Amino acid sequence: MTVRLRVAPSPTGHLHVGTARAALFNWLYARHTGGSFILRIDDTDRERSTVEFEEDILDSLRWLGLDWDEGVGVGGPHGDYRQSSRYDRYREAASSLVESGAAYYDNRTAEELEALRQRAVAEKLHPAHYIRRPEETWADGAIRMSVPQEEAVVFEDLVRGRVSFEARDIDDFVILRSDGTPTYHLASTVDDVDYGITHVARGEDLLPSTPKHIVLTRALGAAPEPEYAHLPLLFGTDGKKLSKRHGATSLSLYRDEGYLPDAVFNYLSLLGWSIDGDRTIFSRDEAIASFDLVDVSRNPAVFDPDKLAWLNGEYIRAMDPVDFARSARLHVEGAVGRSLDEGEWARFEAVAPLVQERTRLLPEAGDQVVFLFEDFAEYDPVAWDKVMAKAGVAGILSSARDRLATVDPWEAGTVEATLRGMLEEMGLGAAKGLQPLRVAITGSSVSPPLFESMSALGREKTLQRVDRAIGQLAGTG
RNA sequence: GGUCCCGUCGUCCAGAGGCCUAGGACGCCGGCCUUUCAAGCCGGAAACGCCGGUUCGAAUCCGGUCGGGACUGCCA
Repeated sequence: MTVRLRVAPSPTGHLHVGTARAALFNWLYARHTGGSFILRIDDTDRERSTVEFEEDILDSLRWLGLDWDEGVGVGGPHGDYRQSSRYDRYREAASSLVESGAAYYDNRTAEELEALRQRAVAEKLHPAHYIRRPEETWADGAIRMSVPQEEAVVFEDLVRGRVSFEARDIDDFVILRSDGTPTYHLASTVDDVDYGITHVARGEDLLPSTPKHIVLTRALGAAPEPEYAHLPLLFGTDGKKLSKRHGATSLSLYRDEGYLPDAVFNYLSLLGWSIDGDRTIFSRDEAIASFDLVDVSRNPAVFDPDKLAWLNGEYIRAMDPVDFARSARLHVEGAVGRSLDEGEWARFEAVAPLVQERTRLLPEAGDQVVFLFEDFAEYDPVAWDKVMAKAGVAGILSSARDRLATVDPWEAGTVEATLRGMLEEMGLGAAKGLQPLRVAITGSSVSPPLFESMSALGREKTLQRVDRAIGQLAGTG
């Protein structure tokens, strides 16, 4: 039997990193086993579902590199893979369950039901305890499953092992609302059955729903039942379920902030799984080769932005320099505030490899090189105090200015030779003699290597900025 | 309150009775390198929640306890 897995996001928001991680594990297992990965859209919440969010989800999944074999956008033998297209099927399933006696119409009010729950709680029972088929019967209203009370629901979870729920703790849950729309439990289970899903790997928050889905699956007459794998939840750094409070939780945000899909893929795969005891960085193919749902960890994982950033830096440094320059261009132009012409682009390309080594997130690349294209408004005050407001600096700057004026040709190598000659003659250490120039050129005490920066800046601009610093020094006395 | 899940360095993982004086990674601290910052290299601090039991031997098995989490809707 060939393995079939699915991911079923609701288009009520951007693709959440938790959903992305679940999708990733499903995808890895499908690829590992040679099975199929299916994308279904659970859009039964018509109020909150939008086509924009659906597109964002598809885009994010593609960006992450998770391709699907069937589903929304690519088709397959089961229609368009949107739950909103299958209401007739869900209604039909619900009525046939009523006919078989597995489910019943329920017209009790919310107040009546709430009273039953409170009574159970008062008696220290599970709140579901008294939500059962009442004496009175109806021929319309909401439809509830009648959960068989004879035996416990027991299943072997691929990551958690044997899990069991007493039947008395499972309430007779609603499968079809009184307005004729299906609940999540019905729609999801019917789809899993109809689409021949063999493995349901999803977040642990759905573990308490699983016995309901098993009851439903059995009542639907489906065999074999799918295998379940409940993945550990993702937490924020405060140990609570990852949510918007924790900052960036949507995948598209990471894409927009200049993270690399391979790095995000690699990082996400590390949350609740590991390829072995000592490898942290590995390729998709390596992950596919080793991945198995039974190896997934049982405990929740804290999403650590620092480690993601570090990993992203590793991937950036491993990039082909040409690719890096191309990927960074957008961010450089963003930082400069306009697009670069051909000559400017060439200047960036000249220093790009040096910038690449110093970049963890693509936008940082832009910040490092704006000085090449725009005159900075003011010197960084801390840098100025620490480097420029010192005796002898004016002398260093004017001496450097004179020598730089005659450098020929204007290249990093010749600039370096000239400046090093100056340091030697003046008896200056490199740090002491060069930092003032760095601040003069870039406005900051932190920048890409100085000689290459000057070379890329050009002689004219370089001299101009040294003059500006000399002037500023004279002005402040 | 109830049901279920979970419990190894601050964090993510390795560890499936002796290979553990518990390993790797991020982060942190110190050093080297060095024109700044990174990167790189070297070194360091840092954990089996607790109590019992099984066993010649337990991070690994069992029980209890404590702690954390999820769920508890005609949301998904």
